[in-house]
Amino acid sequence: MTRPTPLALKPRKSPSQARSTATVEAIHTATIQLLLTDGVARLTTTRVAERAGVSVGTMYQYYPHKEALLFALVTAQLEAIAAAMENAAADLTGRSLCAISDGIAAAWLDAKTADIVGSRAIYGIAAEFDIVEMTRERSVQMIDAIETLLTTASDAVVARPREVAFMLLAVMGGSVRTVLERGARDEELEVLRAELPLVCRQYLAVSAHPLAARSDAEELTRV
Amino acid sequence: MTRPTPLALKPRKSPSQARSTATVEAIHTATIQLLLTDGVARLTTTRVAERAGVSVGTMYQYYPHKEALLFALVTAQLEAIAAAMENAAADLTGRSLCAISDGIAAAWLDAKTADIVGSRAIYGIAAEFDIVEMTRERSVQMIDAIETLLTTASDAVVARPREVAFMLLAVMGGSVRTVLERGARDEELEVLRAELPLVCRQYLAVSAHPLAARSDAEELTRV
DNA sequence: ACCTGAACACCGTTCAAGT
DNA sequence: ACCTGAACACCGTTCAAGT
Repeated sequence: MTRPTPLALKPRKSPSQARSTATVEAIHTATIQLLLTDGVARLTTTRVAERAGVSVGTMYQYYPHKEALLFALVTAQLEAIAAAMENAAADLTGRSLCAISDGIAAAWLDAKTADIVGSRAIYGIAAEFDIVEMTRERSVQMIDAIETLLTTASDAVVARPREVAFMLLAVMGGSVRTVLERGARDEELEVLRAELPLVCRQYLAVSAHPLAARSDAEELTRV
Repeated sequence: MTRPTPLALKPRKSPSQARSTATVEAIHTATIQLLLTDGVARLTTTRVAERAGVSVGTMYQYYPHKEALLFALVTAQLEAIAAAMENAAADLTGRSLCAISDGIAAAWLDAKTADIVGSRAIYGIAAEFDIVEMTRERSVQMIDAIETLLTTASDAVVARPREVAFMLLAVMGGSVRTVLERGARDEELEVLRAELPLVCRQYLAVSAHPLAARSDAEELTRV
């Protein structure tokens, strides 16, 4: 419970800040744990405080209300994922359409899967409040990134890249969510990991015109 | 508010049963309305009862607890969708892979979209309790139906039909959910309606071997 | 600067009493 | 057979008091 105070060297405010940082972290951790074991419905401010080893009043010093606490969790998770996707987009710029597709799918799967525990906890609260609103903002940002990325493909030009980026995100996000919400069973995760890249690649292929004219160009458009 | 009592001709118990039916329906409606305007978080047994024009006690005569009320809503909605999908499957048996794919996607979109209001209300509670469990059962049923359907395709044989059916459902379910949860905006629904069938068709094509050997068989497998 | 916990309004659920 | 609503335990949130 007592932890070293890593910020202790800093001036005046430091010791107290280190304590409060620990407090916030404890609250964060306690919330995730309770969310996983008991679900949103049974998540109680009293219980969070108890588990975190602080009093309710303390919790309300950092979060104006329970929603804010949940909101903070979702934000942290979404930010991590958005960052991962933007990194992936940077790495994939100018590659072939297949490479881009596989790269995006892998990055998404990795990001969501890296913190299955957190992801699952968060799906339970994602439908609440203004959280939907915030989710929208973040995802617009990701759509932008993917749209831009698509236009850089070296071997094809994607028609209506914005719609395609939107659809890609909906398909990836939705299918992963479905599997994680069902309990993230290994067998189902395996299927997802094997099939999702295929889904993306095929969809991208049909949405693009190859750059070099080829006699079998049809192959890349509709079946 | 007063409604004709359609079962009034029936013997003894009828009038009272008609009354209770009306009560249950009023509660159901009130719940959906409140869910849509205020969200799950603000859904209160008191408020539901008030809106439905009955007392709290009455509500507890039909639903042992609040969860049960929500559970009933989800069940009704899921049952309607499962039925729609099974109908579609029956109609599509023995058709071409393309026809099957388009048919499934259309049926799914129609079923979810027919009751956008209900669908949205329900996403908000889908993560709760044993509801996840029930969802699983229903979806196994739908996976079965689609798997069977896939094996009847007239012009191709689908490899690993169960995995493909699972993935199809995850992709359709997830992407539609994403769009509805974001507020079911017309522009986004339009994109979904245009692109989802493509996603499905391409994925199915790559997962199947054509039945008649053709020189350009490659076209139907990986790009 | 940060923490505590009793106090208050409100919610889920029950049950004795009504028709 | 169905309905009512006061009553109880518990939750979210506040705030005066502590260190």
